Amino acid sequence: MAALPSGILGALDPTSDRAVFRQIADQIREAIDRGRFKEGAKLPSESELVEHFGVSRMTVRNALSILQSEGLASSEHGRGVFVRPRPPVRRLASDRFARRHRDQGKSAFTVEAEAAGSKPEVDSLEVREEKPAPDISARLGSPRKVLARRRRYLLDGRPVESAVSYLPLDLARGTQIAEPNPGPGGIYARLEELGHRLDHFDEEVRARMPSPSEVKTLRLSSGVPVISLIRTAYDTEGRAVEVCDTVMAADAYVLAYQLPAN
Amino acid sequence: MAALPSGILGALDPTSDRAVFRQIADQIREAIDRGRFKEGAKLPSESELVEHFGVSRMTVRNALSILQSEGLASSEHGRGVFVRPRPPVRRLASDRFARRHRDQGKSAFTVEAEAAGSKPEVDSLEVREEKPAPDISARLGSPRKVLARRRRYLLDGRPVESAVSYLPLDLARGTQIAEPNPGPGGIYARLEELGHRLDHFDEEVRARMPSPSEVKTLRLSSGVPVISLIRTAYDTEGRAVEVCDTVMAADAYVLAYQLPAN
DNA sequence: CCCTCATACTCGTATAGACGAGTAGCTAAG
DNA sequence: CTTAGCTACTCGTCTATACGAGTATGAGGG
Repeated sequence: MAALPSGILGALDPTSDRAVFRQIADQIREAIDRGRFKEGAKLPSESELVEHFGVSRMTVRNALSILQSEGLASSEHGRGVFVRPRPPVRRLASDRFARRHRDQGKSAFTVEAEAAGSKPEVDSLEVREEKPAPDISARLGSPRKVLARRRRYLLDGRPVESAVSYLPLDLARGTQIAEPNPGPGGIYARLEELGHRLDHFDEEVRARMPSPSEVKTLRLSSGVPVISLIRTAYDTEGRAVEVCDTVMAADAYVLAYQLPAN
Repeated sequence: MAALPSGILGALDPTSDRAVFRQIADQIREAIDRGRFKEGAKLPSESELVEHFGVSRMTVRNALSILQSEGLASSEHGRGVFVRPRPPVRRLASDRFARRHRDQGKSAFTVEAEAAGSKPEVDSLEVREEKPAPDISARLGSPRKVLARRRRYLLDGRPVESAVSYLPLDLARGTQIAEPNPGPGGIYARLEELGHRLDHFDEEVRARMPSPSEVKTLRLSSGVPVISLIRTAYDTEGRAVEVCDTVMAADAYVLAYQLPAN
């Protein structure tokens, strides 16, 4: 039936005390690293691997699941298991919110994506008032209620980031910030028009595995972590005027920061 | 035999088209989220779950492996499966390399860890000359050879970070930088004594799943990503004088940056 | 009292089989 | 030519069983 998976994969070492499914995973991983299986290429099917290594199917599946959890491969029902392609990466520079970068009409995300030749989309925009979670509340100086602006960002149809901005309600209510479209320059431009000249941002960066709901909204394949970025914006009077909680598909981002040495 | 796993877990929905092992994972995940199983607590054993849900062991193992890949649980051979405890987190501030923080005798890592009440260790220190990898080489202005300083950092016996510093060989050879102990203030202090006054650092932050070797050296449990941080140090003449490639256990770190708004 | 060892539990690895469901390509009917 | 359906392949889910290996506990011997 199944043809041999070519001479790329060797044999098992029965004297080794390394588990068989690990040895199989090792061999495939090495073949991927060496470029014997290229990005996006189809790996040998389970039944081919069963035949090649002379093991049961569960053992092969066990091996493949290792590679998937490492982010090296992903399976597609009915099609096969493929070497996971590395998507184009979006680079976030630390000056991306600098005043000078505030474009007239478009958002920073849109401008940047078009410059990189990608088609940007913003999605599931929702603006509402709500009671803030404790950690958000603490950062904003414990307001009773906040304005929450939720959205999802896509590049060429692929969701890459979802974000929620929280602003103290007394500051945002009734302004254009509470509208779905905050206008040219985004909410930071509106905040400055309202007299809150921005002074600096604090950013906290974490990485972790996604929750099931994050897997869904970012359409993450297994073995892809998320970067969680929480940014707090302060005005020149030292007041926290916005907290933005962002979750990014880690395989789509590099964060770049520049730090002074003094 | 196995006692019932208490009333924390409910029953399966046979009408649902959600796979049984996913339903089991959902129930356990929800119980963890609601605090019914606390941090570090032992989950019901596989055989208890088999009995409770009336499914085969592989189905239960499949469910548990989901939770492990999400970083929610980790198994210990012969003991059980436990809710993964959140370790204390090390916060890296963006001014951690500022001149004013350079301590006399100790490294930044040591000072900070002791302040936080942890026992710091530095490990597997290795200093050697080598040919740089292409990406490192490019950042340093393509030197033929570099000095590489490798080390691993531990907190209270747990490895949390491994790092390699690369410096152009013409700059480091014969200086104290090439010694295992670079002296008070670390290599940045030595660089400045050599006339390379530091101007700024560039940092690139990525997150991904660890390679098998990283799992080993950082003793990572499954479902824990790594943060990869590549820092380039520039002197006031614009020359890149050091590249530091760091891999951190993501569950042990928060990176904090402060950005100006102008 | 301490140590050893048996034992019963835990998870780890592996087999063999079955059926379901998604995909792709070919074939035969329209 | 187009389309509907068959078929063969893919991975997904689940059962039942077996043995191995690490851990904890308690009983028994020293």
